[in-house]
Amino acid sequence: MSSEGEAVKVEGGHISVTTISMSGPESSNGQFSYSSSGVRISVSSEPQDEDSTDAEISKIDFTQHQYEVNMRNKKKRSSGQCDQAKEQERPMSWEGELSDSEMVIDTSTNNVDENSSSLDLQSSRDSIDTLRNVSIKTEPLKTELFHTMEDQRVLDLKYTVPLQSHQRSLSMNRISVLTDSNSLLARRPSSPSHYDAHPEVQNLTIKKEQLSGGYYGPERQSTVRELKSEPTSSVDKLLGLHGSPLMGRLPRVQSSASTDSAVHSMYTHSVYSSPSASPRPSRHYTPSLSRNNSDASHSSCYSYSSEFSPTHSPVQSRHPHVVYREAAVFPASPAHDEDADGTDDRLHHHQGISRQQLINSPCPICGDKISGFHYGIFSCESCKGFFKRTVQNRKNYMCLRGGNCPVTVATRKKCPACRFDKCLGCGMKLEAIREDRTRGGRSTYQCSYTLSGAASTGSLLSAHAPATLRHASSLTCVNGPGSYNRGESSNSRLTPDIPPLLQEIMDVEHLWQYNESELSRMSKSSSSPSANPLLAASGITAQNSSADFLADLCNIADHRLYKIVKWCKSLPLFKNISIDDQICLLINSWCELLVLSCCYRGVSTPGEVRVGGGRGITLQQSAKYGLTPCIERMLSFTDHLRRLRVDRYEYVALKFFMQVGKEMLNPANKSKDGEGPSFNLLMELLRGDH
DNA sequence: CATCAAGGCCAC
DNA sequence: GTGGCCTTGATG
Repeated sequence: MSSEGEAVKVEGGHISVTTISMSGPESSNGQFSYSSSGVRISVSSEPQDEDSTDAEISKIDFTQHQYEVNMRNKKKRSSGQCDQAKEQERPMSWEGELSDSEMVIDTSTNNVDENSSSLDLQSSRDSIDTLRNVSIKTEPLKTELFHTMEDQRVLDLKYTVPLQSHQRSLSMNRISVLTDSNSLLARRPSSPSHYDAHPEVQNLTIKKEQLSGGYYGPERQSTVRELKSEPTSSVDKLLGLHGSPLMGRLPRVQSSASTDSAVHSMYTHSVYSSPSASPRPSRHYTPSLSRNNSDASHSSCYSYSSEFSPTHSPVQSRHPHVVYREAAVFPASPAHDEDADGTDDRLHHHQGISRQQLINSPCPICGDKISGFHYGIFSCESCKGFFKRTVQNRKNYMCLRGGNCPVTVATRKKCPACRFDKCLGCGMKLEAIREDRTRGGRSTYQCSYTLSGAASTGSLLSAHAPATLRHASSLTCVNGPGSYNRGESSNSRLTPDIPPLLQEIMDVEHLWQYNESELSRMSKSSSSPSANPLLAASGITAQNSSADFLADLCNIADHRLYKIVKWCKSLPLFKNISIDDQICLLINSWCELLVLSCCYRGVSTPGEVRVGGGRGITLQQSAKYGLTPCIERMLSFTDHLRRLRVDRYEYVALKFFMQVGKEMLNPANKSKDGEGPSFNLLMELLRGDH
């Protein structure tokens, strides 16, 4: 049996792609299918608060940047700034907190889609309760339950235990992926709306098609909410799209001038290892800058391909032989596609910005005075130091305010999470941090003189530029210069399409499903014919609460785990990383599951611990509850992801894995260090013993 | 030798 | 933890 529905909605600046597939062998009585999946790709594109941008730009006195930079000059901080800082003081992020993107469960009570939220939590609890009380609550399948996190940075990956709808019992594998620019780009993104305007904006003549950029403004939340509460059915209805089970068969997302595409943009960075993105000789920006580009060759520094070797830490080795593709200021420029001299030319001809002018610009991160070229972008000394400390000390910051904190000279100390995000978003490169901490010399990572993301795209865009352009710009900037698929035309760039990686993920969707033989095997191994497969999906009431039932649950978990790992291993990127890294990722994700489970189980008390959208779990609290090892491993996991440069989709996959695993885990049988009954199986699977 | 982008130091 | 200043060392 297979029933599918899918929908693509393009409406006023956001794209919602929803795929619902329910497939799997039908039981003999035709009452259930075994799995279903929903995928929603929502891309929002909201205009920034244009007034503020204009205001910022208008405030800039361009003449004041004509002086020569003296890096040694001590900065004088006005008392006004301090006052401002005090006024804007906000809760400080705490080191060690999981970032929003690492936390999946949103317990925020103001979630628009409360039903959905409560259901997901409920289902989580239910799964645990099931294991405890040998009963599973059932909920009717509602497409509108696909929802997203209040915090758009979080890709919301949901899995619910088998649900029932009337006589149908659906094992719902739900992937709800909300992707606006932030959610897309876990650590990479920054909020362009916070980019300060730069004086260069006045010097630039920017063709619209060169820009693919955007801002996110206050409207974002509302739009996201709209998406969240938007029933899938309505999407279907609007588009009248039904019938294709997988994204792969989705009709091309309808193109709209206003939807350029976050969908597209968010994946183009993942494919610039494609022929169209073939490396080109690096060109010097200006003669005076030649040295810096001389060692900047080609290659992507942010690629999904095997180039991103898990064993090759982005942290720069002293003399890595890995070279990086030249960054481009306007990677989306069609005129630049075939122009090997594009970067230079653009800078000179389109912008006429010299290095000196760049240095005279405000730091794209905080707006302070640029002191030089640091870690891939022109930045101020403090942001340089901040980035260095953060990376070297492997800090993990979490924004307490949804990741949209302004980062200015006055506020940059307030939220290191957002500051770091902005550093990355503006193009600072992790690989520029030397692993061996040797001093001096030249760096060989991708190193080209470009405006940073903010300077080159976001703030250089006219505030009156179409929101779509500005929107795409943020994505471009987030991925760093040169992340666009240069082979594409401007038009194709504006055409939303299924992200290849997502496509690849969906291509292995079938791995979630059970075939007849598997079900048969499962049935044979279960304690009673009715208990399995999938606990007789139709009636998991399992009132015969017994050891057998628990054994069946474990059996299901193992089967599920088998599929999960198999699925993970089939993912385009996951399978390309080393076995050690796979293990590391999965093991650590396992720990996160445990922590989440502990939270659900009431280990933590309300107010002290809120998973996702809240304060998170402090280290002290984790110690209190004996969770420190888990927290540490989660942090390690996060760090690992960062070092691997695991991109959003990969992260999606892993989070999905985690969610699924969370649901199927039996917390009671898990030890607190994350190793439980299925752990060995996990290891075996990863090692290919199965 | 000049440059400059790394890391280090240390007062705050 | 921050950020200004210093040292280092590869490069041209």
